[in-house]
Amino acid sequence: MDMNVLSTPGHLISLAARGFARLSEARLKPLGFGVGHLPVLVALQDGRASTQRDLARFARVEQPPMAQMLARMERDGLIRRTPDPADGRSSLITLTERAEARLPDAVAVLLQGNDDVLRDFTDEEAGLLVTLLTRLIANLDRVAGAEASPGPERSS
Amino acid sequence: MDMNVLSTPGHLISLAARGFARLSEARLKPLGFGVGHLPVLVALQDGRASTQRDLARFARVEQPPMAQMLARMERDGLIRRTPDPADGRSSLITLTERAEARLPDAVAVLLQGNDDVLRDFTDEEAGLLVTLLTRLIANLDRVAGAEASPGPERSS
DNA sequence: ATCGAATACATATGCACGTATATATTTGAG
DNA sequence: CTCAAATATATACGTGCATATGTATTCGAT
Repeated sequence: MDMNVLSTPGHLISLAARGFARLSEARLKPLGFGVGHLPVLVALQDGRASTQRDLARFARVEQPPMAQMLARMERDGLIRRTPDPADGRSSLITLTERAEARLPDAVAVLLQGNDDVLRDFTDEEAGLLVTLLTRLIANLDRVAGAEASPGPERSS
Repeated sequence: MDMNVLSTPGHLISLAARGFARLSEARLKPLGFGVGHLPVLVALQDGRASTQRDLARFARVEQPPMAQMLARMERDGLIRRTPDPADGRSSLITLTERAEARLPDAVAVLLQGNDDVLRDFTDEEAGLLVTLLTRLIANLDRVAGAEASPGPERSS
């Protein structure tokens, strides 16, 4: 009975993430958005980021994936880039009116999706899930950071 | 304060999944495996599947991604395909000795990763997380199934 | 003021996943 | 027995993510 590895939180989280992504993707498509767009859209609208670098950090993805996503979003008329007058290497990114207009619907769709999937969860259970996930993510960051560092120098 | 959408279980699960995948990928690479290989490896070793179709179902991915992964795994010497004598369309897939020999280490690495990330979780908390995730995945399946169906015919 | 280091971004490559579609074999209704 | 439907796999294409690497601009120490 080696169902062990496939019952770990790690694998279950992967399954849940793919399921969530598929559902959200399907529901966002009519609005012209993809799931991955949301952190970018939110960050831009809230003024929490306006350069590619900041958006990548905010969305917690590497720079090249963010560059590609921004290229697609620009192509699809969701964002605009204007050269940064203060830094020739950088562009300032803004939402188009279309994107801004439809963002509230996208947010609503995602919140509804969460409700649908957590329908039989009590408020306590939902809150607990969020708490546990948040702690788990913090631990992941910690472990990843330690992994990247030179190492604990365990030898004498 | 629109940190709403990005604090939902859906988004947190996505973050957790990417973090877990990155960690596991890094640790499995020295063994010659990728995270996505595990369901395939486990299913093959346990005799729970031996055709591409069954492996796709077991791993809960679509057929084309599974076909591609099997092609890479064959290329990398993890699996072998032999024509199914009983069905000319199908191939029977088996683990190579190399893959079978290293699978226990891979499983150990993943279990260790889960331990590392859940280090400060009590057994109750870890169990609760698994329970909540399992329920959430079941709900996702339900919602996705309903989505695919003709629809509840809510109009008169 | 200049030149090397740091920084912002772009590009190339690979894996994993999805949808849409093609091809080949098997199956079953007649 | 034959041919259409079902089935198993393959292929093409788009997205998201990663690493590795190149290019251009800015910064900072001399």
